[in-house]
Amino acid sequence: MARKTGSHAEITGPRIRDAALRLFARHGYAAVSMRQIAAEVGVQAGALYAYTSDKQALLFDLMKGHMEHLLGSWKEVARSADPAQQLETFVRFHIRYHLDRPDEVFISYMELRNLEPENFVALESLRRRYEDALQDILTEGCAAGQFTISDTRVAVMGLIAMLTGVSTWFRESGRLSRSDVEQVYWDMTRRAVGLAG
Amino acid sequence: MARKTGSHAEITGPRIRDAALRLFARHGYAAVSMRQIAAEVGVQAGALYAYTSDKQALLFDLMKGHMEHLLGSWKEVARSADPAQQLETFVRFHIRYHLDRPDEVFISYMELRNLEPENFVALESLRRRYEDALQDILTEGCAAGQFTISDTRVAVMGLIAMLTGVSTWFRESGRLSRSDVEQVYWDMTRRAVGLAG
DNA sequence: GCATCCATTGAACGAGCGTTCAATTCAAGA
DNA sequence: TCTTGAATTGAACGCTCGTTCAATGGATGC
Repeated sequence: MARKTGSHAEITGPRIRDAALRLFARHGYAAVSMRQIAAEVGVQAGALYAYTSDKQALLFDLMKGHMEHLLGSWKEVARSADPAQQLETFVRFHIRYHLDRPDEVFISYMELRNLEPENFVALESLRRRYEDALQDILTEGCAAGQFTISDTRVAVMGLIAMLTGVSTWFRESGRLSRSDVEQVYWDMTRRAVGLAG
Repeated sequence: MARKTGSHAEITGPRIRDAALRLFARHGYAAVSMRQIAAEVGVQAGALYAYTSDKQALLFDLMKGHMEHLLGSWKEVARSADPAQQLETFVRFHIRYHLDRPDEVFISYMELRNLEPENFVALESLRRRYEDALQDILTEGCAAGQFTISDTRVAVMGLIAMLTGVSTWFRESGRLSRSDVEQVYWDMTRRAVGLAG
């Protein structure tokens, strides 16, 4: 447990998580040692265990925190009744969110196999809830006759993969701005679901 | 170097590569030891060094071999002159190839960060050649007035991410057959590039 | 039957791993 | 000023890591 009284180390916990996030994203969970994380924070390795039970918990907390924050953020943004508008909101939200948090995104789909079985199950269930948010939009749009989709489940997987991929190539200094990128992906998405436009 | 004369171990080299491929795909490069690979083959760890210079070379050879085989296979298949037909061929080829070789595909985009810098550069250049094959099709289709694409480079990245994603969820025993999946992805692709159909 | 050869073994190397814990340190409360 | 208590250290634990190499052993060619 972390200390409860005020002190010079009040923010050590978050600093450990930040360092672990950055290092896991850069080198991979298995390739990063507790000593490297500690060095990044400026403490000895043993001190980490006052803030986390073990290395696995550090990874799981990061991934779980990311997915819960993603789901929470989406709930705050989703409000339109029109499926087409909902879909555009989803696409722009997803891209913005993923470009803002490249490290969290990266570890959350690269390090799934390093989760212990029960942690993996928990993470998959959170991911499934996010996929279902998109699936509901697509299903509703099809029912309203606005979308033409041969298989909504495959469309969900295809669209999420397409949109998530943006973080593998986008560079802030590149040819396109964030809003350019949002627009291009929205154009492709709109057409992929057969939305007239 | 491997032995040159005939012997009971003629096929040890390939067996090492197979074991390494399977283990790297399942647990990740950093999490797999040379001793585990050796055990899978049925030899001691030291014996591996008669067939590979070190662990890194084992990874790089697998990834390079995969990309070269992918490029070679595409060259064999690509022959149509019509951009729309070329695109359909590409989509179906990509999905089929990726479903046939899940392990190779998996390590080739999961283990990039575990490559030493010069190996990484070599791999990226092979990947770029594959992306360019698709980009040429899209550019040609736009020039011919068959496709409507606001940014072909983004379209390439988006489409490849979408198509590659199939290997993360497809199960042989699932609801859809391979050719069902090909068809659904081709439908989405066709519409995403604005191809009338 | 003997000499050759080379794939393979098995021990060893130094290093680093995750984790534990008694000892230390030092600010805060009395 | 002294006591308290928790944050942190630093050494130590038993292991596993990638890699090397002298010794081995079993088939091959003479």
